[in-house]
Amino acid sequence: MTDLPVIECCTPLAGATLSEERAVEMEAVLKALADRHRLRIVNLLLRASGEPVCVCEVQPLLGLSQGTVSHHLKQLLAAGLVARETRGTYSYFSLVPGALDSVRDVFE
Amino acid sequence: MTDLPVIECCTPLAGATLSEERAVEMEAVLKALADRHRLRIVNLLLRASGEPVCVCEVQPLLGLSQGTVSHHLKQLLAAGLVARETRGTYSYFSLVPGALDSVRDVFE
DNA sequence: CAAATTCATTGATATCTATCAATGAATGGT
DNA sequence: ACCATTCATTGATAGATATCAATGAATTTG
Repeated sequence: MTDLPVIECCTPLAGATLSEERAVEMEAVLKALADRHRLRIVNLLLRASGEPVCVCEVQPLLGLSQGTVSHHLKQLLAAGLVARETRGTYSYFSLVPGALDSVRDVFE
Repeated sequence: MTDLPVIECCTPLAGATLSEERAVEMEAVLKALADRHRLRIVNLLLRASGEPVCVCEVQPLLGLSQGTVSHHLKQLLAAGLVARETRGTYSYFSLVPGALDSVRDVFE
């Protein structure tokens, strides 16, 4: 799985004709967000105000197996929406600043 | 397939804990948007400034079979993002006013 | 060093999704 | 009345996705 770059600022969807490449980029980010569990992860990270959140805190929130939680985090990571940081045996995730803004701006 | 209501205004994702129901609602709308072809349809409708657009205009844009185009339009319809209107043998689609706004506001 | 903890990855499986070809329904034209 | 056009729906199929259990890798603790 290749990491996607954070979408550069910010051609609104209403502007000109949507290019194929841009459509594919947007599809990737929106697909990462279009899942109830990943939305709850993003919500948790937003509520943490940018502070890294431990995976061990994510798992009880979702009530899924550990492997599945890891899978969802990987999706968000690959979409460039979150960042991972390791501290000892623990992993911490945080929102990539501006990543959600670029999603929002698309719908201006 | 049951039509979803347009999302009522507009609890931002950053506010409180995301409820299960709200997560499911957002998932449905985002899944409808998380497709390159449907994004291009939405882009076309946005560029039409709310005016209804004929299906016969959508199909050459996407370069997919007629049945597949109909399938994608049905997804957007079910998500409450677009409206359908029939004129003779032609069908016209338009954006539901405010539907995209509610998506955008979620990421404030 | 051994055991326990945390998390990622792999393998397997079930479900969902996109796609096309074919068919059906409704309308307009001749 | 018949044919052509437009679009929706159905059926079939290939590909993607979510999920869990099991395994593996890295780290901390005893």
